[in-house]
Amino acid sequence: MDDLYKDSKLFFGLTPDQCEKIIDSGFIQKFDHKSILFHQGDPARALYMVINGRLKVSKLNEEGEEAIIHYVNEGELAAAISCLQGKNYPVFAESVGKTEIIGWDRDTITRLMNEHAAISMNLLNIVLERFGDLQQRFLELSNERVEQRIARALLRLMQSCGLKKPEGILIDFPLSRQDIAAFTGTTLFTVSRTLSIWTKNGWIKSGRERITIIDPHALMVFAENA
Amino acid sequence: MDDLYKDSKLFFGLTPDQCEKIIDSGFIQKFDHKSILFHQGDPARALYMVINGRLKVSKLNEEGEEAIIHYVNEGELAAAISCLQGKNYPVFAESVGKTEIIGWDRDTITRLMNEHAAISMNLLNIVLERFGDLQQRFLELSNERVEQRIARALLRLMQSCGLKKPEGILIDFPLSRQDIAAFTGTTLFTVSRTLSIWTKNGWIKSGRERITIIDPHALMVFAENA
DNA sequence: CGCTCTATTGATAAACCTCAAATACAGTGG
DNA sequence: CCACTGTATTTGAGGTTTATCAATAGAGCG
Repeated sequence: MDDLYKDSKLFFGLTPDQCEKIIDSGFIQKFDHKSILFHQGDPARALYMVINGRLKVSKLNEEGEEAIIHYVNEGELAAAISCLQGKNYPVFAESVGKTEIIGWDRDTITRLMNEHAAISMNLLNIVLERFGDLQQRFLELSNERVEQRIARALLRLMQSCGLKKPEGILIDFPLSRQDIAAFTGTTLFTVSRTLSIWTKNGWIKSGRERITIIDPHALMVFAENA
Repeated sequence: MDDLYKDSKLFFGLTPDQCEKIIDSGFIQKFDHKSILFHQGDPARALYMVINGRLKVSKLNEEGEEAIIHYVNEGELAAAISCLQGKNYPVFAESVGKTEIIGWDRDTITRLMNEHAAISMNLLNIVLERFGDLQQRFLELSNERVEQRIARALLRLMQSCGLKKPEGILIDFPLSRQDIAAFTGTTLFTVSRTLSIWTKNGWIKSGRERITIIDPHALMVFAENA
């Protein structure tokens, strides 16, 4: 049951045997909460896949302000782009909660791409999909109000990391107001205020770094019409 | 001298002969100002390269508000991603000024990728580079103020489309206040006000859909420190 | 229990948008 | 060449959204 990552899009079109071999050719790393996987500017050494847990990929400006580009879930990849390009990481990655990953260094991934055409294709598709996501988020950041963006963020995270609980759907990792702010391009104060209102509305429940969505439909309607 | 597009990154590692053949296998299209190349949601039929002129690639939301994702200059590609994915265009593309392009339909580009490994690699690199650009712009949109973003926009456009003139560097295509607004995530009014100030400062000169940058350095300093 | 980190809330200010009106500009056809 | 027309642009007033700052409360951990 902890082999969900073997269904990764990276392995489409490969036999279980091939997958095993590929997995064996990587190296495993384990992290606790908030361990830094690599810094922005480090030379790209490897490509990573999350086995369990989660990575936060963000970009920092000169003042150290953060914009979260992407949360990397089970079976998803981190650093694919810079690893393929062979440049420095343009982003920063850290674990969110206890996290286990496989890494393949550049030489290995290059070899694997040559041996398995499917790997190349899958990598390409994964990158292209991410590009589409980022474009969509760029549009939203450009044209929507803060509250609308926060609603969309919660719905996205619910979609990808939601855990059904009796009282609603829990976003199943430590997620602070500051994280949501960095994810939506606002401040933790505005996030806090907004979540307070939604809690009063009965749309969500929230604690310290924990958010449960009670009424996804209300959020959806809000995100579309607000 | 109108063969600048033959230096496109798409052709890296190919002989002039091979390039000729590839170019011959495409179809040429010519557009006037503001002709629509494809709509958001259309099925992706082809991949395009700009021969001369320019394309504006943007994304629209349900209300029809626009966010400009990218200006495509001579030798650069449009629709690469959706063409590779074989999905619908997630964006909208129109010509900016008189524009000439080459198109390769999906079958052709697939064949070319199989015949020339370099094409595949180049395409990948082009897409990856664009991804990096978008990430950077996402960060800026997320963490910077409007005026700072406008400054960066002018500098970027100057970089890629600047034409040296006695009085300064002209951004060499019809660029309205509304365009700059859609490029930076603000309104045409705010852009207009900002440009007015900068004109008084002597940093730029501007007319109807025309902007000349007099003092790039001042803008640069402003973009970094403001 | 005390410490540290996170979250809440209020007051205030700044940034930015919206709307309206006036003005400038480029192209068109007489 | 000029008036006309349709855009693009400017500018102001006023309001909304959102950030900033400060102070307090709460949660979790050793």
